[in-house]
Amino acid sequence: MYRTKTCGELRLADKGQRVTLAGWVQSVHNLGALTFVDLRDRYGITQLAFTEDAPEELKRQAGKLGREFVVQATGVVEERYSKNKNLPTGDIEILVSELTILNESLTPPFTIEEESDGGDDIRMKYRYLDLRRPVVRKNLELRHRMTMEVRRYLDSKGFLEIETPMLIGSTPEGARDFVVPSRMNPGQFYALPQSPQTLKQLLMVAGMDRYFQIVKCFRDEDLRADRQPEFTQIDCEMSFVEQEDIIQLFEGMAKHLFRELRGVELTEPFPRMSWDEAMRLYGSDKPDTRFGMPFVELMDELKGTGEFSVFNDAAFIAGICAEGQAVYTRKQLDQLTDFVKRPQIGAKGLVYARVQEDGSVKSSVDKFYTPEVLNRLRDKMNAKAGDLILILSGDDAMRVRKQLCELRLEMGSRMGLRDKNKFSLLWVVDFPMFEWSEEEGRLMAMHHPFTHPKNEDIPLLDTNPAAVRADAYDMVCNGVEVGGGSIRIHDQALQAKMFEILGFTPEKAQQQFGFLMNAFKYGAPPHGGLAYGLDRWVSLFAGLDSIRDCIAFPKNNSGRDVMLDAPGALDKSQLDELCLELRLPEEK
RNA sequence: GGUGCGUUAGUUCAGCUUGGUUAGAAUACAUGCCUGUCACGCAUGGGGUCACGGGUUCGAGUCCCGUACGCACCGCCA
Repeated sequence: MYRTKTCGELRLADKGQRVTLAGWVQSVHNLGALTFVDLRDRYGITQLAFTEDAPEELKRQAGKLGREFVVQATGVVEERYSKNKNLPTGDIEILVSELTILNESLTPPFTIEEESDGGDDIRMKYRYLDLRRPVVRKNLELRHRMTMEVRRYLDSKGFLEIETPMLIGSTPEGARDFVVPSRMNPGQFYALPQSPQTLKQLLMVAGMDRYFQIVKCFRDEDLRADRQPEFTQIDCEMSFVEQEDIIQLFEGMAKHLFRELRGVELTEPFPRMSWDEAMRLYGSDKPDTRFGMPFVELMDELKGTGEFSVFNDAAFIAGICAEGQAVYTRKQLDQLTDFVKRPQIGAKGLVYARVQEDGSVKSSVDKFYTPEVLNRLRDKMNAKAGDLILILSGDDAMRVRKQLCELRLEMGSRMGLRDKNKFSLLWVVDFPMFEWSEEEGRLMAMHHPFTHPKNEDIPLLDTNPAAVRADAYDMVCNGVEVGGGSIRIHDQALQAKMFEILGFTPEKAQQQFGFLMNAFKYGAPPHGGLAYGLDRWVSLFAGLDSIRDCIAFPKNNSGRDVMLDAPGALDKSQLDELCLELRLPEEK
């Protein structure tokens, strides 16, 4: 037996026990005649003590220990002379009588402690060492507990966990696929699923009624702090349900997770906001509702009421009111102006107005407007003395809203209104069915092509498809889309019509999605579902800035695994067997 | 496809604005001393292709251009 106890469990009550521990050497303190070793495993740290009375051989052995050596130590639990309040095991130590070095270690390239001295790059290259750090380990523990609670909740609601294949066919609609060549079918390729969407719909046709799967999904698109090429979804689908049934059940799951994993009781129903309202008030389909500061449209107040040509020429003017921020200095306001003018935001400029102590308005456009106009602006913004009004304008309402959205989030951050320990959840509903793609020159499905249009909007499919809304919904928490889903089409004719509007010829639709439309001919039940992003949920609960920190072996910004050095080239023989030939871009 | 920032000791960084002697700090590592450490302390020591390529210059870690890599973001992510 390698150990009788772990490094996290011994307390003063265990005094006098003879125990054997095994773990990694976190640190060695050699004081001459005395040596202390911090021994670490998954459960904690326990101090090993080698005193003056120890046999010479044992002391010599202890002196040889280096960081991250794997050792086994046997001894008696003793009370410490001086206790360490930072450790749960800080009241005791092991007076070691036997020590075995199970394995030596090279000096690790960074310190393996709560706060490592290593940067992201080096820690990813040696991720197996990084994962020894408690802070990273705790993220994986949280992830484990979350999947356990998801399974417990869904099982209690009658869901079946069913696996779907990873090797499926490619569908060009949507994100780029990762593809896998087939040796037995030369020149043909599988694709890894972007989501098990169509498969879970087929499970509904099969009568499985309530399905879920904690499943890897793959998308070959550029990455971000919150986007990995492979990520995990909690994927669910139900039959004989309406939107309301799904929202109820999965709102219940969110509340369950908050209760079990964060100790937060969410008693109220989550607010619902239409997509349209979310865009008008916050300029985003995933608004951060931890704070207010909604947009106020100001066309009536500011267009044509003064000599300011920027506003007089604008097609859209809107502002936000930052409570108590009239103290902003000219320099800070210039900084904000630079912020909105950054290329990725792209505003032309920023107009501001401070509400003075006496209620009068002092603005950057004073010379263009009368005090009466500015007072009307103040009243429309609902601004009080001490508030700061920030205004953007432009030719395109959606573009201005996006810019103002960035400004609102920036102000929220500056004002400390985006507390990681505060959670504000809502449902965004009634998404548009389609959005116009400039690149493709056609309508694209905003959610996906299997989404059911709202019944009252179905007539518009023929007359004004761009105005059709969908039975689609997203769950949003703190400005992060944590889940989304829809009621699906279960009627073969409606599905065929949808493909037609999306620019598919009947032949192409049949070729790519024939399996689904054929299945719909054999008694498909009404159905719908939802998928939660597991990585984002864990990050949210752990307060992480990047989902990489809750994934054991994540990929970097370029989609590389720097530890495995993947992806990599194939041998000629492998390529030959797959009947593949490479045509790489010319070397520059 | 694009924008910004970065790349100097094992690691995290300073040095670059204003080019000029032997490139520094902290930490890690090694050696020695130390009977209660726990961010131990003290002393000593080793450790550098200043990412790579080109250019400007009498002279480049420092200025310019390109490439690679990393991070963040835009596009993209049905």
